Amino acid sequence: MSSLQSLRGMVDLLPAATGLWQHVEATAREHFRRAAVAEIRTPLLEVTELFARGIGEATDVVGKEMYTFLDRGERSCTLRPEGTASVVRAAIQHGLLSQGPQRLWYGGPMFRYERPQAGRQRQFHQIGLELLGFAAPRSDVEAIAIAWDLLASLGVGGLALEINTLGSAADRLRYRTELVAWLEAHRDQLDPDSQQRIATNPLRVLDSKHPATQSLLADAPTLAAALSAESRERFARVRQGLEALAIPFRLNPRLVRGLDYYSHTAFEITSSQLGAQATVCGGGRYDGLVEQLGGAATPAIGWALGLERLVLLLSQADQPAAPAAAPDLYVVSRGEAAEALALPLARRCRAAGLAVELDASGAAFAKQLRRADRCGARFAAVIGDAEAAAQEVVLKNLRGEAAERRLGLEALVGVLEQGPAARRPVA
RNA sequence: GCGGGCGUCGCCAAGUGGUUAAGGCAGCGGCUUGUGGCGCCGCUAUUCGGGGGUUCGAAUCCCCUCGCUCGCCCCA
Repeated sequence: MSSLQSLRGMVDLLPAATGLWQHVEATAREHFRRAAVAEIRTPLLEVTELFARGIGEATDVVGKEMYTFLDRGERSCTLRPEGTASVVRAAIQHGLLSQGPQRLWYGGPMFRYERPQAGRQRQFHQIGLELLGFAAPRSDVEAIAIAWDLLASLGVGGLALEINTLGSAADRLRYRTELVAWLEAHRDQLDPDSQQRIATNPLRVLDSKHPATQSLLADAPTLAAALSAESRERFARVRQGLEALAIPFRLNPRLVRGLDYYSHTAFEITSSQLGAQATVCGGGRYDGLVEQLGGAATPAIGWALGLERLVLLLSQADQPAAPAAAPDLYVVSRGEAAEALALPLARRCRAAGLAVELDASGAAFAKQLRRADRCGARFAAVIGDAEAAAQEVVLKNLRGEAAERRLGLEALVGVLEQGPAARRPVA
C-alpha cells in the first residue's frame, strides 16, 4: 500500500460520526455542570513514573500496554493510559487539596497498546469524574448516581450496575496473605496465568475467566469474610444509599479492579448490548492514591466512562439520528455582481447566528440549487444579475411549500431569524 | 502476545483459471448561464490491499506480507 494510513488502533472520526460524539460530550458537560463538578485538563504526556507509581508496576497496563519513550532530554515519557493519576498529580502539584475537597471531571484521549477490537482502540476516549477529599459513603453513592443518570439520560439501554467492596488497605493486606496461602496450596490446579498472578496480583486471580480456576475458587477464602466491621458497615451504607435512590445494582464479589489504587467501593456499569467489551463505566474508591503520589492522605472516589463503547451503544440503538450539520441558508449566486454580493450577505446572516453555506462554484443555477437541496439546507438565497443590481435576493424555501419571495438584505435576515434557526445543540 | 473470519472504485457489490473487471449509491460534466428535489446521456478501477510463485493465461490456485474485523488476554 503506497498511500499513508492512520496507525493501527488510531481512528479517524469522520463528519458523519462527530455529531453523536458532540452530543455525548455536551450531555456529559451539562450533567457535570448540574452536579457542580469543574473541568480539569491535564497533559497527554506525563513522566513515566507517575503511572508506574500510581497504577502499579504489576498491572498489565503499566507492564505491557503503555506508549513510553525517551524525549530529546532523555526523560522517560508516557502517553497517559488513563486519567486519574494525572488529575491527582495536578491537584497535588497546584495545592488544590489544601483549598478543600475537589469535584473534578476530565475528558479526552488515552493511549494503550492493545489489540484493537469492538469498543477498544489504542487511542481511546474517556470522560471521568474524580471527587477528591470525600470520605463519606454517600459520596460513593453520589459518584455512582452521576454516572447512572448521565447514561440514562443518553438513552443507553441494557444497563446494569455491579458493585463490590475491596475493603480497607489493612483488610486487603490481611486477606491477601490468607488468599496467597490458599492459592499456594492449590497451585498445581490453577491455570498458568493465575499461577503467575499469585506473586504479582493475587486478587486478580479471583476475576479469572478460566472455568477450572473459577470452580476451584468456590472454596477459596472470600474477601467479604476478611472485612473489618467498619468496612462492612461502610459498604452497607453505600448499598442503602443506592437503594434509597432506586438505582438497581447487583453484588458481585468477584469484581476486582485491575488498577492497584482502588479500595472499598468498586463498581462497573455494563451493557448487555455490547460484545466482549461490556463495561461502559468503571470506577471506585482510591483512598491511598493521593498519598502514594506524594500528597497528604486524601480519600477519593471516581470513575471513567469509555466513549467508544458508549457511542457504539448509542449508534446501535436506533436513536433519532443526531441532527446533521445542515445549514439554515445556502447562498446561490451567478455573475460577477452577484458573486460580489454573496459573501457579504453570508457574513451578515452568520453574524445573526445562522448557519450559512456559500456556493462559490459559479456553476449553473440548476447545479447550485441541486447542491443546496442535497446538503439539507432549509432555505436558498438566489442572487443573479438582476438581484445584484437591486440589492435583493430571491429567497426559496427548500423544505415546506415552494414559496419564493424577493427581499432586501435586512428583510432576509429578519425572515430567517423567525424560522426554527435557533436550534443550537441542547446541552 | 495468541486464535478465527475477511480484503474487487469514496460506499455497497457481481465475478471462483480464458479475449475489453457487471451493477447500484455517491461524485463530476451535459441535456438546461436564471432556478432544486424527477428524468435522460456521458465520465470516474490498464486493475482486484502489497510482493513473489504456479500457469500459454489469475481478481480467481499457492507462499509471504500488510491491513481490517471478531474473540482470548486486559480494561473504560
